[in-house]
Amino acid sequence: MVTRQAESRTPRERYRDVLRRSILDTAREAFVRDGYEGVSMRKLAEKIGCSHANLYLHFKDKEALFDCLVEESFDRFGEGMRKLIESAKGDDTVKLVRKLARAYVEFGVNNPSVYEFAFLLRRPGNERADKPHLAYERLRALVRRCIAEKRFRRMDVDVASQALWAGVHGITSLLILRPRFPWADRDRLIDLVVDAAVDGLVAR
Amino acid sequence: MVTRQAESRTPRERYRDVLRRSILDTAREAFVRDGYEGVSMRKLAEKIGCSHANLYLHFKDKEALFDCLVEESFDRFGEGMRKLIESAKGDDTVKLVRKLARAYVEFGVNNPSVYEFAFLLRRPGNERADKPHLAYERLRALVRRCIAEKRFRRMDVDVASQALWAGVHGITSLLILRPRFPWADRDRLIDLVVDAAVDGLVAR
Amino acid sequence: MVTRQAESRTPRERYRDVLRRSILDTAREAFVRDGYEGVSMRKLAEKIGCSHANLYLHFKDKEALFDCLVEESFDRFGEGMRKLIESAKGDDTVKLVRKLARAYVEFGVNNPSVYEFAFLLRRPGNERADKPHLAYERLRALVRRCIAEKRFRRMDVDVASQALWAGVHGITSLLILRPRFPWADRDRLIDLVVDAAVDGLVAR
Amino acid sequence: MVTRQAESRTPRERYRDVLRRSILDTAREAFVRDGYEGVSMRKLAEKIGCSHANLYLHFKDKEALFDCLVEESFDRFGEGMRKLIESAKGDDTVKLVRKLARAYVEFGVNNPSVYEFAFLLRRPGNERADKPHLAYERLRALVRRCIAEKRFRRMDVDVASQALWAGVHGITSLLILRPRFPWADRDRLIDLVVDAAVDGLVAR
DNA sequence: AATGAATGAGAGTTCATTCAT
DNA sequence: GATGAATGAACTCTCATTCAT
Repeated sequence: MVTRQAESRTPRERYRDVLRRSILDTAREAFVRDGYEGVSMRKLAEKIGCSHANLYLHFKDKEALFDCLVEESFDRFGEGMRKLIESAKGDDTVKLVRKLARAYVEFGVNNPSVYEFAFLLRRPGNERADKPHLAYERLRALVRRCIAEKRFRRMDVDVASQALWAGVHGITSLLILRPRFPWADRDRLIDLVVDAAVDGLVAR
Repeated sequence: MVTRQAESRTPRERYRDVLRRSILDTAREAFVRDGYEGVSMRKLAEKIGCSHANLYLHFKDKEALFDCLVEESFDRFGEGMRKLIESAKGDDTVKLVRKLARAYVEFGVNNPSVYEFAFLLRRPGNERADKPHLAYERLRALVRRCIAEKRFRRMDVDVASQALWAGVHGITSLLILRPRFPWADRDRLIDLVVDAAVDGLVAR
Repeated sequence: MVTRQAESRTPRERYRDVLRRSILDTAREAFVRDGYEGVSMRKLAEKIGCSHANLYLHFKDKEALFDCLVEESFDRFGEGMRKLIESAKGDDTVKLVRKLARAYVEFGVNNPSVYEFAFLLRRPGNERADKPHLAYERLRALVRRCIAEKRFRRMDVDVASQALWAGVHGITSLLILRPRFPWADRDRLIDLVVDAAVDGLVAR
Repeated sequence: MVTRQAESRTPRERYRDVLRRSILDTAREAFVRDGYEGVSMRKLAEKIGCSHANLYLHFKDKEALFDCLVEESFDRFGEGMRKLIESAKGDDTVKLVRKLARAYVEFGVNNPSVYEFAFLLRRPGNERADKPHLAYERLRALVRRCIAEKRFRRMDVDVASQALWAGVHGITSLLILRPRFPWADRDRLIDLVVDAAVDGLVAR
């Protein structure tokens, strides 16, 4: 149906979408590189190849453009993780958690701009929306199951889930924010972090 | 002796130091709240209660002011951790690591602005100095000892140290950056994260 | 055709040109009166009757505005002299030189701001382009011919041309820069200077 | 007596004079290099090695400092020329004029900063004092004599003197202001200009 | 006599945004 | 629907100058 809808659009509407997409993509890169204040609507429009006033036909203002990217990033992050763990359907629950955790890090590292918008970038005047996000909720659901199945120790499900999140967020954000730190072998590092975080929860 | 020196200063010099301190403190708070670009020298001066031109008598420019806070924060961070682990002198090595890790998180959480400047805030045009910092070096030295003493599994010392850092950084940065997230009990959370990160390294 | 082009322009374009012209004219007068640093973009805009930001839509920055006036002045100077000596086509060579020299002074005196920008005003950070200019080249070509035709003494063509230039520049710049000096009759003065400078070169 | 006075000064007074001299010398160089607005009292004081506030103990303000240098330059210029033509006492009048003219150019070229302050530099807001200066008066007196002695043609003494001044000013200012122009041999150039300017006046 | 502290004014420049076309 | 024109507000920073010490 999405397809049908798209096809039913007039060329003008389709062009509108293309431009909107172009704005978002260019803005994403620019914000990550230069920060919120480092991006000016004029320069952005120049890079895109349209007039600056045009931007305001798609987004109310600069903040709206930024916030749109944040939202989109959360969506992509959730979607990306969903795909990455789809193959793990049959695995036992702990293994699933492990895969989910690894998927989190890998998706973040492979899509740094998404992770930046979702968890790292801030824009002045906007206190972060601090409600639990989809990825966290998924993690939490799995952790709850592990505890119920006694694969994890009996413990507060929030404490456990948040500890797990802290572990994966720690390595993901460091790898993204400090690309020039003399990191050891990344794969082994990620594995170690993930394993430690998960093993810290399993019943012994 | 520091005291004697301070007392030997002329009133003028002492006042100068007070003002400088006031600038730094106010700027620290402002930068953490509004980000580098969100802080203007004029508004800053207003908060402090002096003319904006006055700021330039103490710091060459905005960047120098910011960088001074970064440096100061690294110093404070290192010093804070040093004090926190001093009592643990007699402990065995693994316990020492655990205490160091916990001290890291605790100092960060209790001095969020210090941690922000040291590890989270960015200013445009300044690629983060990505060399290992003092806290990391201390961690690494201890990890090396643990491995040598076979208390930790035989593994690459960098991988191990970085995994540990990732763990403590993850929880610290999350607690600081998302103060309104519905965190579970913080102490238990920190304990869990630290224990998991350390236990992930110990020989079994 | 130029006219046709101009007419084919949209009103918007035409207005744009008018404003640009207005900026240039006002700036020319201001720079001549107050010097490069004595002119501020803000005050300039006020005189013109537009916002200061508007100026930047026509010229990249203050330097570009100034340099544009310099270039324009060289053009006008060359063009002005060309017209003034056009009538002298049939004259003999020495007479031509005399007319060229007189034209130089007269154009300078009658268009003082042009002469200022071309030869007198300086802006900090811009070492004067010290290559020979069009007017000098024309003078030099004529002098060469006079020497070849043995109407001027045999001498270095550069020495001769530069001496001539020095003569006309001397009286032009003095009349422009010191308008309140108690000058004698200007026409006789100019004649005398020009004649002396030219006669100093003729074969006797 | 001047000497006696100087010797009778207290060391403090003598130091004051030294400092004043140092200010003037440094300022002279700075103004010539960077123009009036390009010189800041702070940087000036730094170069001199005293506090900026100190400058105001010697000169009321920046303008007064500049104007002092102008006055001093006129004095030096007059004095310099006086010395240069002293040896020519016995010469005949026309030769004297020639020597005076040559002295003018030579002193200017050899003391460019003096000539700049006397005749070229402008400061915003200060219309040039446009009364005849000493050097011009001397020239004029000689020209009058030449006319009286019928060595120069019968003509208006001001026209003749001003024509002469224009000649020497032209070559002097060009040589100073455009040091990188591909000048021909300077000595021959100066000679030619001076000779032409003087010969243009002599009775034939 | 000499200076460090302090500041108001003002510089050039860029910005996000609006609006008539 | 799209754009160039336009602007007021804001920015960082430097300046000449004054004043208490």
